[in-house]
Amino acid sequence: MDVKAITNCCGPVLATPLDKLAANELAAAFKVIADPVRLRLLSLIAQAGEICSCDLVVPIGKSQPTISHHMSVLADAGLVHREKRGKWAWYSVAPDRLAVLRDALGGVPAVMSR
Amino acid sequence: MDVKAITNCCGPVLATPLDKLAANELAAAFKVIADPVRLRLLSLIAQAGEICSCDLVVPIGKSQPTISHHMSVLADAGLVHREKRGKWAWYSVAPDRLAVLRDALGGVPAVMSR
DNA sequence: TTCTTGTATCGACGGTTGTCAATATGACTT
DNA sequence: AAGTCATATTGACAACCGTCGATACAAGAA
Repeated sequence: MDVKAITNCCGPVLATPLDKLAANELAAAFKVIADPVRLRLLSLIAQAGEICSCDLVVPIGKSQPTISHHMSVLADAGLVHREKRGKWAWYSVAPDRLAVLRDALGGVPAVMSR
Repeated sequence: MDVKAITNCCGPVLATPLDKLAANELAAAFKVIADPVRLRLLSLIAQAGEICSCDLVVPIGKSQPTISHHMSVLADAGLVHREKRGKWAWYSVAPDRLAVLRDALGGVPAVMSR
């Protein structure tokens, strides 16, 4: 995907004019989380707090190269931290980066409940 | 894109386990806003409050069929309302749908300032 | 009705993306 | 050293997406 790190590029979309450059950055950032496998990976890692890459393949149900690819995308975007310990790779989420995306959708009232 | 309406399918991604179905729905929803043209359209419409489709082509700088396509995607997702008056199409944003997406990224601390 | 105009749809093209098998890399073990 | 195991990279393929020109549709104007 050739992903860049998510940065706090702009104010709330509905409250601030969005120039082409900022729109490109923000769209690229949303593309990172606009994939069901990556969303499930984020959720899974968040639940575990910290998790080994080897424990992701089975619950997600994709091949090892595919998982590795998605984890690279998430890591390049800065949405997860990768720490290599011996031959294992341990991942944890970076909630502040997700917050950047959430804040870009801010300035609108919260949804009632569900 | 074959878009479905955005629904409040799930709790915060980092706080709630995400099953395959919910992940697919949520990813599809994020795909809608993971495009620079659609983000700029949303921002533009929000600034105007209400705007005619004919006033979108020039500021965005894309062809009329392209704008029409993107507006259909946004309307199908429920992110904008479309109202036809005579031969003109008027659009306004539906902030509550954007809030659904924001809430899915919730449960994480806000970013400090910028 | 005929003409004009704004919008939507169709068809096609180029670029991107998710996926996996095969392979490479890197780290520990023996 | 050779062997084993976890992870990353490569290469290739199918499916998807954004874009535009051409065209169809719909609503007013003449």
